[in-house]
Amino acid sequence: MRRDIFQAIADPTRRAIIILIASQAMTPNAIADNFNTTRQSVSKHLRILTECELVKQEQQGREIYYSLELEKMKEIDKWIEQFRKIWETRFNQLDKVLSTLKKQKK
Amino acid sequence: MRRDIFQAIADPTRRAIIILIASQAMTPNAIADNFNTTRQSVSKHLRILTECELVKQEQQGREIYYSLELEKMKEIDKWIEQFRKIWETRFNQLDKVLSTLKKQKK
DNA sequence: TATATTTGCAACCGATTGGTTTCACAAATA
DNA sequence: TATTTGTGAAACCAATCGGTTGCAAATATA
Repeated sequence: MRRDIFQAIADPTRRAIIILIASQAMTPNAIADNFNTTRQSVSKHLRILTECELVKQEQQGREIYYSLELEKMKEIDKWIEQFRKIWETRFNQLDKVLSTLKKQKK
Repeated sequence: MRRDIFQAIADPTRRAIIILIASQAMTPNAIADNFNTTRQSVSKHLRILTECELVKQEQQGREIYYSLELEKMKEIDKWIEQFRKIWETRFNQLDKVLSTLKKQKK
């Protein structure tokens, strides 16, 4: 049962849960109210998100508040960064071409 | 058969293929040489990547060169951006707290 | 022309997925 | 104390996944 963040964010419901709890901690019931599915299903998603440490829980009486582990999201950002570098390079190259054309016009 | 980029990058082999062809176009055979799997398996991954427009192909004789559709990668970056905003906000808040503490020291 | 190479596609397989139903337990409330 | 509420976990199910094998078609090469 190996969990990784990329597999975690592959599911649209889980992505919606992540956005939902990004700004404030919520209980499983409160989260489930926002979706067209059962509480148990949401609970399963929360388990997966917890397993890959994208989400942390805080018990409060019989209620459990789930919130986003923001730092973990940076791992996805880190992977994307290498492509961001490539498209910035290409943009610079385009920029160079454009300024060369401009000079030729003068 | 709904394909979306998040499901596409969920698989580690597909992520590796994406990185592999990011800098240069490659044939299925050449790609498969880099993995411990069959050419047909890579072909299937390429089909999935093509279906969600993350990859484009260019026929050259009997060879087909696959390359990354860099622009499409920005869709993931776009989704991550909302979290980047949050962690920048939190950083600014921390910055504010620190400067307040500094003023109090004076 | 005969043969080798490159490739996509279909059929099949075991494992995994996301969902439901059912149950058990702990905490709050009557 | 008896009941309601909030939750996790197990058992089950159809659908999908990633992989393999085998085949057909097109292009290159002898």
